[in-house]
Amino acid sequence: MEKTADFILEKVAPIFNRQGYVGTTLRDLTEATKLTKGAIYGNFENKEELALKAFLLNFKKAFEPLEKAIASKDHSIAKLYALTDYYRNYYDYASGRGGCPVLNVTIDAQHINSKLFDLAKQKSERLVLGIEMIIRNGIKNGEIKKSVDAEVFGQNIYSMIEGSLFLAFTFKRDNYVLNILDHIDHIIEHELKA
Amino acid sequence: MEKTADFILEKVAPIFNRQGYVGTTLRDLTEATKLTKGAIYGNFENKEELALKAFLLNFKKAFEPLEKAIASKDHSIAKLYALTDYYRNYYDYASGRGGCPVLNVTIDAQHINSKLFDLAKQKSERLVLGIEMIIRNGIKNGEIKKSVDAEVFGQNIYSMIEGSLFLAFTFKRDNYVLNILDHIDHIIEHELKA
DNA sequence: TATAAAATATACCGATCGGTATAAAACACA
DNA sequence: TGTGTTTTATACCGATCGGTATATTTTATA
Repeated sequence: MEKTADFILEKVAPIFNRQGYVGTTLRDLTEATKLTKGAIYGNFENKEELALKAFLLNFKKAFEPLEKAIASKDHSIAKLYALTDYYRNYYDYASGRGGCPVLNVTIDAQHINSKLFDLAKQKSERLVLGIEMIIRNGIKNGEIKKSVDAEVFGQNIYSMIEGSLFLAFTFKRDNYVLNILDHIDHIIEHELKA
Repeated sequence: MEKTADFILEKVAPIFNRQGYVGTTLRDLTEATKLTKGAIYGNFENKEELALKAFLLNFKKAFEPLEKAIASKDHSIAKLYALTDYYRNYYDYASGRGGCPVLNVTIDAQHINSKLFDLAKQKSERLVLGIEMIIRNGIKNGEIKKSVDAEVFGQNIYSMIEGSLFLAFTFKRDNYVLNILDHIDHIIEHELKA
């Protein structure tokens, strides 16, 4: 049943996010779902498929609202502020689900499971390119200075956010993220804005 | 023998760094050292002790040169530039040993092994406080603007570096780090310097 | 070179791993 | 309600996990 597959993923996704691929056992999954291996293997081929789909769910839940918030704005500068505003609440959301899935899976799976790593890497690329594209469009329509290197700023902004999230999850405080976001807002205002 | 314990750690440290705590098996360790379990358990109490000491070795190798480079400078601004200069070569060094140990162990061990996580967390704290202290001293001796918030800048700089390393290791290119370091140099020059 | 001590190798332990074959239960539909 | 189908539970598989007891080898000392 489609329904129970979703139910399983829902229960299992935070566990994979927290404990990583090898750190998550079938036992963890049966306990969390209160189902048996029979039910789980009736809905998923193996642990890997489960981990891949769990990551996709974690990513979707975390970043679909961001992409919608950005899409809802018309202007480039407004899109960038929608980005920083979104991340101001991101720590509280993500900490309840075991941290940032992109950060976690990239580092967890890098030398352990290439399919999982490639998927996470692909999502990082999408996020970076998303920011780049906003900046590029901003330059095109005159909202952002022509002298700005969209690639560099896109990468830098994403680095800052992901790095501050790393610290926030390490020390269980969101001030690291908030301070970086203030800095990014400062960059938007004083280095990007035309 | 002290000698073989060091030998084992030397061989084993990059493996723990790459594969994580649960992802590293005793079999990996015996294969890498070409020793048997008997030799390993004669020198270390268990896998956990091995992982803890492996992390400490990884950290020491990676960050002792940084702390020496900073200590070798007299002035605060010079210390900060020593920091960014050091990280310009860090990716090449660390990628050969499986990435940044602080980043890897923090995320890998967070929900898996609390001793290991606490150790990594403690090292992050030390690095952040180190940067903060440089800035604080710079303010005291007039090299850095009195208006600067040392805590915020210290945290932000570390976030930026760790975040750019995350991207660098993800895409196996050091440009993410180099660009962030240029940005940090820009901050030093235009926001910190008195 | 003989011998005690230290270090390493071998062989084995119970537990748990991911995964599967099969039995039981739940469901759909006539 | 009977029956065929789908889904879930049970019982089990070989492999490997971390760890240990013991045998063997190496080393130091006399």
